[in-house]
Amino acid sequence: MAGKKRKMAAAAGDQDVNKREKQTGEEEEKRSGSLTGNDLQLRLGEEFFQQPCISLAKAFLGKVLVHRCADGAELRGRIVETEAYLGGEDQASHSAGGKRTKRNTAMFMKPGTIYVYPIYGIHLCMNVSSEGEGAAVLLRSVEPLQGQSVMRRLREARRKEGARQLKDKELCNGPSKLCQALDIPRGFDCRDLASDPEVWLEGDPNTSPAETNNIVAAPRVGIKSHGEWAKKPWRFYLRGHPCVSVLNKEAERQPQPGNVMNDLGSSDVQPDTGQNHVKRT
DNA sequence: ATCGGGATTGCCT
DNA sequence: GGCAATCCCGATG
Repeated sequence: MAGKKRKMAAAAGDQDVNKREKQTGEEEEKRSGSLTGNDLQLRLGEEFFQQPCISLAKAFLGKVLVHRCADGAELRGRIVETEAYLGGEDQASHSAGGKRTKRNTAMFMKPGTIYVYPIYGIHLCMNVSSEGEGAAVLLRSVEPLQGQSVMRRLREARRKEGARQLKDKELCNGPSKLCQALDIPRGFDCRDLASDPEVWLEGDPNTSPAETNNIVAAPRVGIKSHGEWAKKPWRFYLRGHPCVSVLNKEAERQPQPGNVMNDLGSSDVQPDTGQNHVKRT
């Protein structure tokens, strides 16, 4: 059964990711070239993005981000960690207080619009706008599914010569890392994830409700200067997944947030059973 | 025109 | 775990 298989895979830690690379390596030939009928079936349309920010942030978990590069190669990563940034009251959001600037224009565009912004002068972060004025979801980590060799080349290009090779699980485990690995450029800012020919989101037939219902909700990271708003548990990640960028042990002791409404028959898992005895390194 | 900070990462101790 | 890298963007004058 898919659910059980996936649970074991998550528990296997980094071997899980390596195993997936082999699987997807076989897939790679089939996938190359133009969009297949399968791609079109799996692609998520604009309706998917039409939900409130926190709901969308959770619904993204288990979905697959795809970038079809200029040479036709497709890079795929399964989303395992997100953060919700509401507009208005949320002081940690670029759109706090309804503030609109040239930079954050995409946050106010229709749900599904990509918001890419540069940070620390060196890096990029990718978000997707949701319902709600100025609200968007930050994509923090994805699990590499396809194109790992390209991802590794892109990631290691910026690293010191002679540095050790990155493990698969380190290719995309951070908001700027995933932009680098999937070759997401600033030019994707303001583009529509629901209709763009080069970048889109897919459902993953191998992701089970058992996995997407086992979500950890933790405070967002890197925003501690924003007081109360920094404490809101609006970072979401798949419990026990090896590609999550920062674990929060305290949050993992808390009961899970409610089930996500994006899967059919979503409640075949008991809440908070503490399963997935994952070994992390 | 200038200034200060930042939704991060990687290297070094 | 500390801290430098590196520069865009938004605010201010």
